[in-house]
Amino acid sequence: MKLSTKSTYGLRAMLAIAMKDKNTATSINDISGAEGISVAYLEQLLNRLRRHGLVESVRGPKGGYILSRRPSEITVADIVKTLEGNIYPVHCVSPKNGPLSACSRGASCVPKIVWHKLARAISDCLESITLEDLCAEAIRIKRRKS
Amino acid sequence: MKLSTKSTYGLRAMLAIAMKDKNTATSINDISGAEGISVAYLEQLLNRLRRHGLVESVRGPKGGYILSRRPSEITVADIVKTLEGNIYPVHCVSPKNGPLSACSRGASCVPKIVWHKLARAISDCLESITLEDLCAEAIRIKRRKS
DNA sequence: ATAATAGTTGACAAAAATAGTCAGGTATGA
DNA sequence: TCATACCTGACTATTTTTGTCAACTATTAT
Ligand code: FES
Ligand code: FES
Repeated sequence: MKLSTKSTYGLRAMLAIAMKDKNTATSINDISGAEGISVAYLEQLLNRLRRHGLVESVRGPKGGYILSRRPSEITVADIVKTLEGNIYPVHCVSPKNGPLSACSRGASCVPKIVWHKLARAISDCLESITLEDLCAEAIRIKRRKS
Repeated sequence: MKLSTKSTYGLRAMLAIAMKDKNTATSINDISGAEGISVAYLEQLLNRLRRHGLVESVRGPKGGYILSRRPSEITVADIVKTLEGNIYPVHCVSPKNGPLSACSRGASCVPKIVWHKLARAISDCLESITLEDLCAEAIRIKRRKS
């Protein structure tokens, strides 16, 4: 029931990108320095986020990554789904397995009720938080310090 | 973000025990037959559940396991916590790490807000479902079939 | 042009967690 | 006293996680 570092690092990276002006790209090197995450690992993560359409890359000097949508249109669920592969606590309740019935014990599996509720709770929670929300919070904290 | 088989098997085992009369013990062999889970693995899981006080064991012939509390007093959260070790999606928000501040990036870590909300959502969901609820559902399904 | 910057890609590898297995032991009731 | 069934700890194979690395491509400033 643990989230991997991919998600926690990925969210931190996305927040770092979101905190900058919309038309200035943030390089992996900058993120690595600010967040203390290795360059090589960040490459892997941001590449994946790009292939899933969450960020766009700008190559060459002064290049880096920018969000491909507005911060208010990117949820934490988007990021976690991209980096973990999916968001489901047990494979049984993944939509790939059909609406309700594809897993080994069929539709009458009682525990499945639990896993469905849990999947919904997790999904609702992560979809309710956008990068915009987190940016706002980050600015609030920064202001409080000064 | 996956639950291990420990939890899914464990919940099925607990439900099997709960479905029987309060004073007839359910043996590992019975559960193994009914649920298709290996005896050796079930031993490991039920032992753990016993050490955490969720079930009691009855040794000797006609022995097995019984719930140590009423089904209405055992939540899915109890079972998952016992078998996974804890219920927190990232180690940062575990109570072991102090109220809010023990993880590496301190109290001002913005993503922490997300993980706290998520931990709460998961906890609320799993604590809201008891074995009694699942027994009731199992009986309802059984009745519908006949 | 070309050098410096920065993203792109795929393969590789160590370490940890998961999902079990197994052997030998102990308690209890018929 | 024997069959049943729990108890315990150690062990192992597999998979996932957490990265690293090398070689390549695109862009811009000079
Ligand atoms: S077997 Fe898939 S949820 Fe029960
Ligand atoms: S470092 Fe612990 S939540 Fe951010």
